Amino acid sequence: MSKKKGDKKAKSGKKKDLEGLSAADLAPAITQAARSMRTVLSRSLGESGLYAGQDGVILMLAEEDGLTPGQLAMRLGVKAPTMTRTIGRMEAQGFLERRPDGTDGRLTKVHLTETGLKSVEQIGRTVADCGSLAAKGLSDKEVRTLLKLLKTIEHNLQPALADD
Amino acid sequence: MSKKKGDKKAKSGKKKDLEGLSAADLAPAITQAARSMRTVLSRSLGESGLYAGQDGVILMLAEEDGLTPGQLAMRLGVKAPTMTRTIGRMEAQGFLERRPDGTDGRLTKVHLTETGLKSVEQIGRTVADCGSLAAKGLSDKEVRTLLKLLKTIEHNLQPALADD
DNA sequence: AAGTTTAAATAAACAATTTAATTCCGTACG
DNA sequence: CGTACGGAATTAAATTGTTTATTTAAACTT
Repeated sequence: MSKKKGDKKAKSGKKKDLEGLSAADLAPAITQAARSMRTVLSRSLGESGLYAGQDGVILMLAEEDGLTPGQLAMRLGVKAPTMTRTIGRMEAQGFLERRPDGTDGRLTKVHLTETGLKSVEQIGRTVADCGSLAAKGLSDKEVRTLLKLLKTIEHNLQPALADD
Repeated sequence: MSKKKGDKKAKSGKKKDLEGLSAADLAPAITQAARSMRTVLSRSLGESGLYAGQDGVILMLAEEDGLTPGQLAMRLGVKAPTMTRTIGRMEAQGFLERRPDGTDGRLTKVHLTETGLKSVEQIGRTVADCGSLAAKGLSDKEVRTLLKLLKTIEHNLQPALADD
């Protein structure tokens, strides 16, 4: 009369003990999973000299160099000021470089440096390895299902994230 | 020779365009979903006067009052220093209170104040609502699947999180 | 052509998190 | 006893992340 674990109906005990769980538990669950992921990723990333959050910038620029801070922020799902500061640090660390646009004076373009380029491969591997570790024991289909559900969640949340 | 989008096999176009996705995309996907969730939750929580991350402490203490910082950190999947700081702020905000243990001088016990207790219900509703918003359009079964997969991920990551 | 509005980048302030290092208390051991 | 070890909490330093406000340049309106 205390734990409040599986005393809803104990319907059939079919799978695990997910009986009483519902959407109300979503926020804590995803928060915690992301925290773990971030910590593990961060530790691995440390060997490359960068922090969790910076990896996306490198990988995005590897796909398309010369993006603006605003574009990077948008694509990485982060607010502009966050990107500005992260770019600043990464520039100081020598991974990338800021250059004015030339035609539009408001724009800044971000380019990978030689150092940044050389790190791309390892970063990509680290991120992928972290994902594989997390997905251990899951089938490809389950992983795709998870990705699809996460995408749905984000799609649902997007309207609530629009800037006033 | 450039986009690397859906040119794996283009098997059958069965569902969506999840063709080329795999575990390698897991880390970014969960990171971004969690970021969105955190922002939305944080904005709603703001009306109660607290920030994302503090809600768990309130809810946990509502379930079991008088936990130590270490226990709270453990149960909320956070490191001890994080909890110390969060508790400090929440104490200053008047939501909780620190009391020495009495029998063991090393321990500190954390108790909800009257204000904290009064906020429990609203916090719980806010967190649940945020989850419901995120899960809009998903069936109960899909939500349970998602929770199960998230739990698996965290289980997989746990060993890598053990303190050296 | 001049003034207003929008858009992009940045600056400042507040929080969460982590790792590494400190302090304090209790217990075990010599 | 007194000293060494271990655990719990805290402090310090670094970074991402958000919100709010400021600057600067382009675009649009009279």
